[in-house]
Amino acid sequence: MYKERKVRNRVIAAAEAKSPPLPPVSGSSTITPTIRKSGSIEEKKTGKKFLEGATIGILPLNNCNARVTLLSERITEFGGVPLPYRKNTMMSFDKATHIVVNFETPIKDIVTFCRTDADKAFLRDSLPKIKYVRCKWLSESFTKGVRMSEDDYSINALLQEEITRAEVQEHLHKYRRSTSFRDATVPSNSQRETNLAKKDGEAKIADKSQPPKSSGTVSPADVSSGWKRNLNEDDSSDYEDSSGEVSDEEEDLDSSREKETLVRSGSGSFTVSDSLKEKYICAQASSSGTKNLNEHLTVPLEKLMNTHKSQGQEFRAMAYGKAISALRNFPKKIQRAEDVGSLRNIGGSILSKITEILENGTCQKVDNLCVDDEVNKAIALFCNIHGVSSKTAIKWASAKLRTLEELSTKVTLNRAQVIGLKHYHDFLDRIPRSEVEEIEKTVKGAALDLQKGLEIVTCGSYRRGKPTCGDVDILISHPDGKSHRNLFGPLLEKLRTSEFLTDDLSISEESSQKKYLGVCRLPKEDSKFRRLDIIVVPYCEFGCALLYFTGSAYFNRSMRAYAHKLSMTLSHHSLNRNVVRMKKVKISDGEPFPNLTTEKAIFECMGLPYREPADRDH
DNA sequence: GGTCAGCAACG
DNA sequence: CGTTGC
DNA sequence: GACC
Ligand SMILES: O=c1ccn([C@H]2C[C@H](O)[C@@H](COP(=O)(O)OP(=O)(O)OP(=O)(O)O)O2)c(=O)[nH]1
Ligand SMILES: [Mg+2]
Repeated sequence: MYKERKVRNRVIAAAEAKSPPLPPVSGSSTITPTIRKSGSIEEKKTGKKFLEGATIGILPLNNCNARVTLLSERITEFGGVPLPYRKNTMMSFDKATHIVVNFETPIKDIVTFCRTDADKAFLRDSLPKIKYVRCKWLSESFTKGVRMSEDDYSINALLQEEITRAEVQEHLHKYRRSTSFRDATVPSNSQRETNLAKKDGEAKIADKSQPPKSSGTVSPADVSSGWKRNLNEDDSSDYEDSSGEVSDEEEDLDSSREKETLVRSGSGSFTVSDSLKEKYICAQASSSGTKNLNEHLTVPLEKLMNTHKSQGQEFRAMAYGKAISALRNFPKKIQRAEDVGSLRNIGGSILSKITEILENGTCQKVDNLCVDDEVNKAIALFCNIHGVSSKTAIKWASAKLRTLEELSTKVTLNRAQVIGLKHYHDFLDRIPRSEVEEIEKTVKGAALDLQKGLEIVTCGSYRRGKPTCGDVDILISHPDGKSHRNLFGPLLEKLRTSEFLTDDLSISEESSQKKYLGVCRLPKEDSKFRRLDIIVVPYCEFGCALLYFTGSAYFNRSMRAYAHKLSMTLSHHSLNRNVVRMKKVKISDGEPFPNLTTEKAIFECMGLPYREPADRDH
């Protein structure tokens, strides 16, 4: 019953023109059909109303006022209705049948011009209805005195293409190696306490501290003001051939603002540049719900990752893991290596593998390194046993062990390994959500029997909304701050008596948080043995425990690394500030932030935008 | 050339 | 302490 | 293996 208001923070950053200013493919001068200009003058004079029925919006981009006025007059002259651009919104073209665009304006600039969500939506949705044409269509028509075919000047298709590209760019922008520079402020402990003093509900604090931070994206207001000026001042290009390189000024504007890095301010709170923050995936939402469009890449790379992991190459495997996550979240199927751009966590080595996969369908490294010779096969096989990892797997394989059957007789297994071996196949199986819910119900029932008012949340991949789960992770606490105390032992006892729990893997009772890691089975015919993880925590640690137990593991590690950067530590117990470290070693633990009973409070303390569980699936 | 999360159980 | 797991 |  923890309530966390849903604030979906999908602010869309103005697609920043980081890509090379691609030459206007549709260079009007090259493509325009060459039509003899004979006899244009008298036809024009006849005043044929060949634009009858056309309502024509004029995009001010690269068109000075004088030019817009001139065009408007001529449109009227030939029976059309000119539509001026008003209130800085594309909505002023709502009724348009046509929109004309200056001949040299790159398609990219048109898309970038539509920077607000409303304008983007308008542009996207209007493509089937409105004909976007180069203004050459008008001038040709004027000179010829007849209405030229729009098709020859249409840029709808190019716009559609560019919109898709911009969406990808926008995504890239968020995940790029280095990005933008604005600041977010991190509240100090003292500030927070003041907040707490004034509060009378958790939600309020969360709302309160929103204003100073830029919620992880470029402030659209900032950018647009720069553009309006750009727009008004731009008188340069007027007639059909001055090939002025416009645009690209925004970039300079932005980089001149770079200065703000890490600034410490008084009264304990300090600011952190967004560019730093954006390097941590915990500051970014994972693309929840959307499908992995890059399985053709992630599947072979996963294989490579697993090989490295089973060979004990922990950090190399982690590097692959991050790269895979980046590819999973990429909004577009990658067909060519260039599509990857400078996606964070994909460096030269992995990129070369991607290239190879795209070209050959496979990667030599995958084939070579993952040669399924019998030793490697055995290592991989052993690593899938709960309680066995690279060290043990390699040791056994080197001792010429090859099969699961040999293990029980030829090596000494510890408790967890015995159980892991016993349930080898069941544990490899993933659990459907419906079954997770049945298990949750069983544990919940037993717990509430022992103590009412408990707060019980199923976390892990289940809480992140995954369709299947590797295990069941249940978090239990009590809002009164003390009634969780005598629960752990009795709960396990109860669940054992009902024969729901079948094996224990490890039990930790020594700290404030109690943890059970074991095996359970629903009382049904053919039901499988499932791994079950239960933690019972004091309510003062509820927020940190919930955050931790919801994961994902990568998300946690990123958030903890970010905390580290802020001279904090984040664990399943607490978020501490003013941690002193020398080199790697912690000299002082610092002090914990008090009352972190919600996840939101933790994000807030760290100056991070709140992320829904589903958006933490990195 | 250093860092890559932070903690806890098991043996 | 080394290994494994969450 | 990526990034600082
Ligand atoms: O190395 C780890 C492993 C797990 N966790 C946290 C995050 C994770 O979400 C939660 C539960 O762990 P589990 O292994 O069950 O991961 P999961 O996210 O639930 O995935 P799965 O579907 O495999 O259970 O514990 C970590 O912080 N670090
Ligand atoms: Mg889990």
